[in-house]
Amino acid sequence: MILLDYKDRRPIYEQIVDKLSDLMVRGILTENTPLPSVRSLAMDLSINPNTVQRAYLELERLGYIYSLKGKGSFVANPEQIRNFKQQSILEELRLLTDRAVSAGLEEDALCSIIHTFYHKERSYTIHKGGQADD
Amino acid sequence: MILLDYKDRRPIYEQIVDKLSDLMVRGILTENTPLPSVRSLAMDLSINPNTVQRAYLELERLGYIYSLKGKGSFVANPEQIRNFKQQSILEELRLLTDRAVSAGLEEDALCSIIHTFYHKERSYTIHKGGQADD
Amino acid sequence: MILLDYKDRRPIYEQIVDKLSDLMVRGILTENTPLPSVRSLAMDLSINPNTVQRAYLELERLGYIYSLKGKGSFVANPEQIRNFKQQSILEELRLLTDRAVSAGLEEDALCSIIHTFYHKERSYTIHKGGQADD
Amino acid sequence: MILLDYKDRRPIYEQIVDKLSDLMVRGILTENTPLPSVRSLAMDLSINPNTVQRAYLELERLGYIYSLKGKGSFVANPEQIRNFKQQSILEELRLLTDRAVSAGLEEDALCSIIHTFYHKERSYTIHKGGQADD
DNA sequence: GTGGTCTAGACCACC
DNA sequence: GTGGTCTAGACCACG
Repeated sequence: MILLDYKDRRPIYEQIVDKLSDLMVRGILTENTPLPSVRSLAMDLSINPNTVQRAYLELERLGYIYSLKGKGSFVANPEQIRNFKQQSILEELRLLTDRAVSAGLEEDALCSIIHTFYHKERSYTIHKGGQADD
Repeated sequence: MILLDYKDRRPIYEQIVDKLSDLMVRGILTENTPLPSVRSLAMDLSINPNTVQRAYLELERLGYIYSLKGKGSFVANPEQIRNFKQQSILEELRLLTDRAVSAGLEEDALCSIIHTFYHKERSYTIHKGGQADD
Repeated sequence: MILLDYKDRRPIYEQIVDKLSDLMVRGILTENTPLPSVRSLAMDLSINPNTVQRAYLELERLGYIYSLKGKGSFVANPEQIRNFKQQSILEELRLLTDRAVSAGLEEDALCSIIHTFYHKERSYTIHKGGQADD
Repeated sequence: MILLDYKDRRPIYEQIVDKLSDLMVRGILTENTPLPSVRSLAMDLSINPNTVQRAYLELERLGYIYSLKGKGSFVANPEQIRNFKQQSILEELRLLTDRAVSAGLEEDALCSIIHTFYHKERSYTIHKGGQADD
């Protein structure tokens, strides 16, 4: 379900946050779906439960999940998550474009990369049918 | 020449690397130009010489400068630097576009951001001869 | 009779305590009224009997109900309950006012909030005879 | 500087957050004042550095402080902190008033408590002269 | 020295 | 069983 990259400079808990929120945005984890328990995910990933706990804490802080003592952690409203993620991606794009301008890149170079990407990926984005079965 | 932002979360040495490589790419620091000595730059910025040293090491590792013992550090080939920077920016754009696709963003949303940015910024990029005040 | 909010961060048993003591203070549950049995309330709310048991224990500890072995649990003196609740609310208000002073809030700001609240709510507090639907 | 209450049900890190943010709002800790280091505060309070770390993390998340690797943690803009705190206090007052109405308390009872409090405390609130010496 | 991350293992509250 | 908090101690990056 999740693959950690130990060569990645980002902390593990952050990778977990990204991976899980990605699954929510992609529609693989739907509203109110229970997440794996802190302990079981820690076992699966061979990491310390505290690290998973921290990732879940962050996800809850972001409003992506909600946790109930003694019950477990569950996916919150994916709609909000998507909106939030889109905004932050657009913000990152602004920063990146700024650097691109400084580096002397042309507008076309950037857009053409985006264009090819969208045409390469569109085949995958069809999977919009749906399971919600828990 | 360089203004540090102490509230920036990135380490100081990284800010120096970015600022200096930016000056090279913009053509303000040209090939074989001597960089300020580690000590003098540290004095200028009121920071620890170790920090400047680390920035220079990083710049050398990236191939942006070359150091001659007892002589100092000098700007390497700006052409290469520009290419290198452009490639890494394009690579980042690919990763970002991937995430944008996942988040359900449309191609137009991305390109329009880039478009507005280029039209907002172009006025600045013309006077490529000038100032060095950062 | 009681609606649980599973997204509420407070534990279930505490919600039950609050809801039930509220009904007593409002005069809907009068002195010596028998409460539903632990089992039946647990069934009604689709929760674990342990949780209901804990709520009843808490209510007894507070002196809001009294339990007779083999007979069930009954509402204690609502007058006392009301007094108790009022005192604890006033105590909380003192603590809150203390913090308000520290935060530089003016007396008027606080009182005006209370004022609007009372004028917004008074319409509801009149029909003190009625419904039991919570 | 800070006294922990181990009988308090709230976690220690939360008490630290409250105590420190209080000192900021009261004007005792002014903008850019360095906070005690994670380790030293942990020593002072005889608690684990991780617990202090968590409190600082929370304070940073709230925008009350900013932390610099290798430098320390510093007080952010107290103005913002005050506004934020005031809003949350007013929100708590709304919730409390709601409960007061349910418990049959009169508007006057609440306001008179606030009134006495403000007249008891006003003698203290004069200390607005102010050192900024670090 | 500083803050940030992680592990290992414990205890609590809740269900 | 679950999540939440805390401790003890380690390592890293940064200045």
